[in-house]
Amino acid sequence: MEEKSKQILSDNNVSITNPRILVLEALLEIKSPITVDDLQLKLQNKVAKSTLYRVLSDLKKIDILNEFTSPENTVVVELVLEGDQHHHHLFCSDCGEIIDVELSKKFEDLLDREIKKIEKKFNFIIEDHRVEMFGQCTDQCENCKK
Amino acid sequence: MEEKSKQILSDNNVSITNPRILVLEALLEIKSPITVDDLQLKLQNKVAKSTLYRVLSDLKKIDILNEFTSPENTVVVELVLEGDQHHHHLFCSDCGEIIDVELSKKFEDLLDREIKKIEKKFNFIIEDHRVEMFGQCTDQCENCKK
DNA sequence: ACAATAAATGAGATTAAGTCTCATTTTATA
DNA sequence: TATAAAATGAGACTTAATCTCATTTATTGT
Repeated sequence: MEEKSKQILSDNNVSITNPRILVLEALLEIKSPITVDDLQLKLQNKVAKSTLYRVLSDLKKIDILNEFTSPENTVVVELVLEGDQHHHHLFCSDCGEIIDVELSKKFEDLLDREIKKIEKKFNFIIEDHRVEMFGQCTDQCENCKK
Repeated sequence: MEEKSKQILSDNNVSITNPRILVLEALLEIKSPITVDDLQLKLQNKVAKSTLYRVLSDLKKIDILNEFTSPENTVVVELVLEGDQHHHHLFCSDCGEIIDVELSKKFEDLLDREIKKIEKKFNFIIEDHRVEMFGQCTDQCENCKK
């Protein structure tokens, strides 16, 4: 995990520092979306708050961090490495869980075609898209004790 | 516009007050997504900041306000009235413009089917979804002077 | 391997979005 | 129109995120 973190940093010409390794290790270990708050908790003050935000911004700059917000508008981050499967998110309003979901190729293809239409219609260059789904888990999940 | 605002409030059993009318008038006039900051500017201190946030929360409660965030994580609101067409959003990273876009029935139908699959797979009840597209406008638009 | 230079960090000050409090005003009702 | 209930305004407060700057750490060229 530490090795992988170092590799990621050197691959991206970012200097290898302890805070960066710690943040990457945490994100690699989680391997799913996490709020900045929870990430801070997980890091147990081993990284200063200002540094954490700086490191996150570094990771965004080298394009391996996806950042978005939960339905309650809290910021959520997620490591996205080369080769990771394109996916979307499902949010549970009961327990706050955020689940990665992959949609079918058929759907993504149709979405791409829709996007091309929108680009023409609005004279836009569209670089990215997101599909977000909101609801409630009906099962026991890791987060909630329902 | 003032009449329509009053009508909306009484239809929803919300007492008719000046700040609520002013906020609704502003949102009706804009008729497209706006950041809370810009809304505050538009209202020119005619409504106190605390009141503005309370009114927005009232409108959310009666389910006629859609709230989401821009790619820079600033909160954006938009009035959604009964009968308004279901739509999604297109964000320009150059000028900040947010455009309402309607996608084809074919696409929405396929998305609904995907959602049913996801509900089964994750034991979820999915109530809502969003499709967001990010890019740059290549044309002169209202916001930017490119 | 080491000195010099540049970059990154930690701690805490600062900013700004959003919430809360409470005295006053406005609205609904009977 | 009087009364009770609800909403408002002003500003204090909270909290996420940014900024500052002295110190520490990493990189580089020899």
